[in-house]
Amino acid sequence: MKTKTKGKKQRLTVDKEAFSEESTVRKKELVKRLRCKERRKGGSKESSKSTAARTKNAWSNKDRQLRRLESNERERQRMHKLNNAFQALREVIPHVRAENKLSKIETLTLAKNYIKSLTSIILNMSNGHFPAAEGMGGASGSKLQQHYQQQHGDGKHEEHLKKYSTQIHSFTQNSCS
DNA sequence: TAGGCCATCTGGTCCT
DNA sequence: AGGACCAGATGGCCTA
Repeated sequence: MKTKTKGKKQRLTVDKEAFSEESTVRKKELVKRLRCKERRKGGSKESSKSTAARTKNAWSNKDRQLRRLESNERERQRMHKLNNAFQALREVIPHVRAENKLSKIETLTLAKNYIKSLTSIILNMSNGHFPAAEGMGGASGSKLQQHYQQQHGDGKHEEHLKKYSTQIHSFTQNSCS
């Protein structure tokens, strides 16, 4: 695991500040990027435009650029939300210190195994019997067990626990190096 | 320097 | 129609 102490990236992008700034600066920047993009494409795939794309062609350049900037901003916000969700997930996975930030793939993998191990612990402790759930019709416990068995079959509880603790161990080891 | 991870842009498609 | 979602491309930063 790598320790990530990234500073602010110097990106050639339209960030929030730039977006809120005077439109001339924004437009210049956008035009520059669009030209750059055109060069990259080199007129590769000019065919198969959707109806939506054709409609958009009818728009003025100015409108198109504006719409592009707006959807870029929305996409940025969406990705920020996604990243916040990842961060929230990192924070509920135990034994991982904040300064050793898990990558996204590590976060997902660890979370998956954490859930599996918690499920197995619950089933181990209760033997599939959930007194608390019975007041509510008793469905929750049996559903949990049913789902767990469908996913993993029987007798894998300890395997999951072992897998999870091994993974935790390896992440913390790597991040300490 | 290569490779991993990430943010951002972009255009296509899906959904409301 | 317009926003959300997705995946590919690109380029920056960091570590081994």
